[in-house]
Amino acid sequence: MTETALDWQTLAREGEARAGVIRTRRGAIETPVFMPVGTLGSVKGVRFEALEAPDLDASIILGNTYHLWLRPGAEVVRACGGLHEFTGWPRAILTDSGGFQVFSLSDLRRVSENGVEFRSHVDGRLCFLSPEVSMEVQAALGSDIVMAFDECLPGRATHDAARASLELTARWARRSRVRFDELQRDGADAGQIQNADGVTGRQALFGIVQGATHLDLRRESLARTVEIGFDGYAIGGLSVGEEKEVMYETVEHVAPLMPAERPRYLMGVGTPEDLVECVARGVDMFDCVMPTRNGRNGQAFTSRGRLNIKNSRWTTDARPLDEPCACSVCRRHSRAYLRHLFMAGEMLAAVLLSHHNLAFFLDTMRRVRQAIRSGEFARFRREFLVRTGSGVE
RNA sequence: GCAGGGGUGGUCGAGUGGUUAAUGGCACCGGGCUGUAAACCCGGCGGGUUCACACCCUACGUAGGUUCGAAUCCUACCCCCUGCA
Repeated sequence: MTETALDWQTLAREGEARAGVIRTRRGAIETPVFMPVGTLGSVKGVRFEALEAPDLDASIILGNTYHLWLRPGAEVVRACGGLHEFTGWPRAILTDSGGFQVFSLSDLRRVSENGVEFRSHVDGRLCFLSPEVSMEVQAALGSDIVMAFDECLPGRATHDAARASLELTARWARRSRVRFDELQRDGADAGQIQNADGVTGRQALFGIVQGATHLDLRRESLARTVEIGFDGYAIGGLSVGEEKEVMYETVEHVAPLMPAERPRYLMGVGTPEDLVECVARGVDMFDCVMPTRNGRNGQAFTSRGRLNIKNSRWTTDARPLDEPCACSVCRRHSRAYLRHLFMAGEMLAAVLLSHHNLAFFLDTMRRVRQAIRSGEFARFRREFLVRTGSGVE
């Protein structure tokens, strides 16, 4: 009954870059992949139909343990059949464990060995999140990929602080693994799929490597995480304030050391350039709020760099956001119209920019996959960086 | 015509003798956003010279006046609103 939660197959390699397929209980995910972020069970401003349409065709999205736990609550989601059933999204979902909120809500929480005490940002009440609670919530959500509960430090954390944190994360990883296995065994997973032959598939669990930008600590964290054993491995704690070059160096050092037979996930990254650069360093999976958040805030990503739709220079510009882009927004609307919508505060502006940005990110990854498979990734990478750095006319 | 109220920077609106080129809001211009406390946040916003410090113009309906000093006080005029004729 319990088949492999997640099957990984490499289709092609070029340097450290890999093209492959992750098979989950909810379909195949071609990698390298970008996963749109849907924190609260919604990719902000984008309907699920749009996420499934050919111009986006997202194979997996994120959800967030901390946020869904506070609202509507894990048991509400369970009562509604798990997150897929609740939201109407049939494809794969990865849930973050709440570990990032240990970082992003640092003013509202206190970390101890046992877990993290949060002051809810919603109503101020005290909440306690631990590896066990995180696993229980993620079982109730029924996501296809569960993240271990970790502590995420600021990028410039000192060696001492990063060491202490990595050790805590390692202990939490083991507790996550133990509680996760119990929950699977007890059938607590709300995302199981029933078919004629019975229940198929189980949740997968990913471990997270920490250690800030200290390479020796990253290696140690990786070794301890692999020792526990996970279905996939993530690099956490990057793009949180450190220099970009340092981020690249850290990925370049760690990713190739990660188990080759498992998917590698760089959490929270990044810009389109970051995606290409980190694929080149051996990463398979990415997620980032940037396409949707920046879209809501008026910034479009294009093949020639970023474009701020608020700029007066677009007032009567009849061109689409990105001329080569085949997305439904670019096929239909001008910069002039999008600027007008944004300036007028119309919610459609945020919807359309978010859609286009996701299309750009997802299409970039499609091209990356294709390039790796055809052995042209090095050239693709070179040209992509030149083009996106050339500036929007 | 009489009585009362009022005319401030793109706009609305504070300010009623002295750090006032003039508080705020909006509009406008620009920037930021990386496992989402974000449809948010930050900066600029009379003109000119300057990399900058700084300096010089022009401004609170118009024109005069009082004063060391006026958006603020006085006089006249113009315009708007309300009420009475």
